[in-house]
Amino acid sequence: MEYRFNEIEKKWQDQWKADKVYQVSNESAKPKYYVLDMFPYPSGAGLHVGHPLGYIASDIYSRYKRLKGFNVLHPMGFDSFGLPAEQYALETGQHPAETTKKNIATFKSQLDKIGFCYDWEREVQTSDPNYYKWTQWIFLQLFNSYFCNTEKKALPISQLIKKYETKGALPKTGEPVPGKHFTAEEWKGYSKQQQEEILMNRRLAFSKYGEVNWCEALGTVLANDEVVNGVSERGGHPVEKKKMRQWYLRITAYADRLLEGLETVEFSESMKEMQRNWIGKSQGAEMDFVIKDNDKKLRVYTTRPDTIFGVDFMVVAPEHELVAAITSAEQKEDIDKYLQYVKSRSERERLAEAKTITGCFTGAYAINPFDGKEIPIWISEYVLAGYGTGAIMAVPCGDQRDFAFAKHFNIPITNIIGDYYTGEEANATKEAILQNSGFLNGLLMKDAIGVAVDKIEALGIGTRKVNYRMRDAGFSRQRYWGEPFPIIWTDGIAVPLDAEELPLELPHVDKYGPGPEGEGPLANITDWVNTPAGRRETSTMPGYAGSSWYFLRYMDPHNGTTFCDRKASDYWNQVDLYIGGTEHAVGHLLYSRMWTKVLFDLGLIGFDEPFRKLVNQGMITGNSYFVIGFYAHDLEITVSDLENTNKEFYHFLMSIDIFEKEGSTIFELNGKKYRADDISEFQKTRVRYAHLFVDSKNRLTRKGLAKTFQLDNFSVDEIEKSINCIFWDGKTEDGEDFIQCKHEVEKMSKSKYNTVNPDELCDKYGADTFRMYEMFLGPVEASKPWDTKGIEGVHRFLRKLWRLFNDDIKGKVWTDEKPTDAELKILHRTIKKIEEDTEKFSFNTAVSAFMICINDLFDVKCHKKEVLEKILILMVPYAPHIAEELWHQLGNEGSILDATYPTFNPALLVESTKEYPISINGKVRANLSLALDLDQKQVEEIVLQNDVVQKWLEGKDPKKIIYVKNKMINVVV
RNA sequence: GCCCAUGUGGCGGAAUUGGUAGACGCAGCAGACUCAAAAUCUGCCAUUCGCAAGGGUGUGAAGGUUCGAUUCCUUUCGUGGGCACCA
Repeated sequence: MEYRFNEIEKKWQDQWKADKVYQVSNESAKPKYYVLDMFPYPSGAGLHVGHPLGYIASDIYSRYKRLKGFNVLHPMGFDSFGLPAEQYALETGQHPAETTKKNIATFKSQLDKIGFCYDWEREVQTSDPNYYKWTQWIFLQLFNSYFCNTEKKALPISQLIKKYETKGALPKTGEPVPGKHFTAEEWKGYSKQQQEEILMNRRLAFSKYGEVNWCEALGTVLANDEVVNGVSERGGHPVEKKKMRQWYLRITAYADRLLEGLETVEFSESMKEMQRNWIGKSQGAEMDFVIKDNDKKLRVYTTRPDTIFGVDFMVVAPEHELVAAITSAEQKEDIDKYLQYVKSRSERERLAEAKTITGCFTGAYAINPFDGKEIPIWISEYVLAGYGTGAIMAVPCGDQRDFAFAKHFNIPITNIIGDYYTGEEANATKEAILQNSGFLNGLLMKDAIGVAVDKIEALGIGTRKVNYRMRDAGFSRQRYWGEPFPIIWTDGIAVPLDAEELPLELPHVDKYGPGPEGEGPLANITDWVNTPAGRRETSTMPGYAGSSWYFLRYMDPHNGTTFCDRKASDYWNQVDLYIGGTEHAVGHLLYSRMWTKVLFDLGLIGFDEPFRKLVNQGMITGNSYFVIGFYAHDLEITVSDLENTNKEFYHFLMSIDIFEKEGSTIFELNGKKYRADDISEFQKTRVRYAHLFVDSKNRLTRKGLAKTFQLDNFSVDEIEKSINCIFWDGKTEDGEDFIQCKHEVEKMSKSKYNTVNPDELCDKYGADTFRMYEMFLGPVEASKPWDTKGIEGVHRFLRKLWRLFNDDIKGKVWTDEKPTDAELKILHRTIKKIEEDTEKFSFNTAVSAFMICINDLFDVKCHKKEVLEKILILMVPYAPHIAEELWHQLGNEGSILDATYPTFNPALLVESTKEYPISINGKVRANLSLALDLDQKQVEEIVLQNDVVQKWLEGKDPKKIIYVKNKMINVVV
């Protein structure tokens, strides 16, 4: 009987489905374990081999934990709101719900083929009204909460209102609105609108005016991704900043707790570092500078108050409110010109061109409070209005940007750090002893920071201040395919819907184009927008809304009365293992951490970090093969159908080498001569699906070319005859023409023609082979290139395993004989290794341990059930189908998925002797088998008698003999 | 520029707390079986000198610590990722 993986896998997948073996209960005597994958966006392209890497890893771990006696939750769902479906709808008119449904069906069938142990009854889809009802509900919780600065947690906004009514918001109550103080009486005197405006400043989900990328020509708001070099990606139209009312999440309120929480979770150090950088906490001081001949003061933020005596100039953001007030009459013209220039520059440009130094002197001077020095005040685009106070004190000897600015505008530089400053570049050291620094002279800079701030505070000219780089998270999108906001605007007040009115379902639209004035498509549906109570919010929530809490919904997916029953979330608690890519390092992971903290603060769940352990899977890269192909613009392609079958047909096709050699010289085509310079559109082009058709020497042959361009109806000869454009590099050993391709390793993506479809591999080799091969490629965390060829090796291994049970001719070969010690040793060595490797997610070495085990069993011709069935259990997480099949062939009843994990018996691995490497001066020269219970002296005697050792000693006495028990022996001469 | 990874045969990758570098697999070569092919099996497979026995070199590079370094330290180069006029 041979290994018919297709039949076997189909059989067991059907059986498992019928028996609902993956159904998970919220009630169990077993300890719980929650394994989560980052759920996919169901794109139209389907899965490629890069996707399942993390899914296989989590599946292995889930199955392992189940065998180890845990009640394992391992769900899967779809992040099904998003821009691509909407764009597709815009192009084809198909409703996003329809395409999404279709895509999800494809994804599910692909996933099922690989044999994952998902409990599909717990599936969630973020675009399902039964799901987004609760996304909207949680939004309302955010809207109706504020961050209490004394308790450092979210509280219901009603409590804040009560405080304002009884105590007002005076500086000492601890709950002021930024820059606003009022008494209880004043509060009561405010209009409803005024009160709501104040409350909006404290809500965790709030609305304010913010800037969006507005493209006049397209009449729509664009995402940052859709703007390239200041113009729209599609069409290349100009994009400008436009102020619009936007929703935000006050994630900045949680900055400190998000930082602290990192200490309690197992994320990789680099992941934590990325989040820390994003939050960007910096400690410093804000201080006020008196401006000469002006009653205004200039407030700056600095992290280095110790350098106060090195301040040679001030730089203020061009948008700073003081600019107009301090500019002198003489400088006014220049400043206006500069402001005009800055206005013309998008933020993107300002950020992109860091090298060019621009700026303008205002004519005003600030006074250094410590030495009375007059400091010129400049404006420059390198200082951003949005960070700190929008003004800095420039210390050119200590900051490279300040240094470059000073050099460019010939501003004299004060050196306060002695030899640390070379005059060639700034030095941001904190180790220097301060000079030219008044009361700070002689202090180490590190120590001077505190001294300086103390003095600044004592003089009442400034305070300690913590700043964050992180901004509040923009939460509106001017799009259709997202959760509608449960908000109605009434007389300028945002009024939330009642919970009973949820879900607020997405209305049907006929057109997916933008609404007027930059609003989203929903603004076009006047019936829906205008309600008796007021006008509905027309923007929708961003993609990360639904994904910020989906891990909770899996715990209680069908609950119609709450987002997740407290009993369920108390039982499953944190996600024990979360597997996904690094691309979500700062987006999704920070948002879901924040939502979890809010829900925790409000008493809705019992934990405030969602993910206990995070494993980042690496990227699987693909090989993209390149040739040069280009059009000659005045030529028609003579085989008209070619245009229809393939838009990427070229008049000239050649290897990159030939193109580079020929350069701009002349190409002849149909008797007409072309120079490369004349050719309108030429590009290095990827060869389609070339990883399938390029030979082992990266050559694209005539046959491969035909397949590559999928020209079923046209032979390459025909194309060549009609357009005469292929520059062959030579002939293969078989006499076939070929073009030599160059290749690059790139991220797998459909647009790069370098994807490999898991379905095809599952059909050809089986899911078990595919699963094990993906793991065998290398460590899960590492990114690695895909190479389909290697899969044969894993497939051979599984066939070999099969042949331990079944012979192709003889049939059943397994026996009930008692295993020998040697055979038990192989088994227990494997148990130990597989368990250790699985625990530490070292799946690649686990697969190789299986191979070694099977090779060893073959060598000793072990076909004994007692050994084999234990190995099958070990293999369940990795290759569940073949394990189940062989388990039943051995005569076992019931599913192997519920078997008990074998226990490792150390006694079987105890050795009495060890093959020691003997090295002379650190180089291994011989091997010697010695009993383990020998002492140093006995070992020395035996070693010195050894012929090889004698030879290397050359009659001399050894200086020292190092004997490390169970490791090695080293003779030092 | 800063931060974090990472660098080992033709390729993917192994290698406990410093203890026989290259496990396992791919590709390649040679052979067995076969009419043939597939499948399977056996052997070789870092590099260099040598018929061989055996020796030299070798984990990006250069130093260091050590009886002993892929592993620890210093310097340096390359690659990948993240952040960035953030004061």
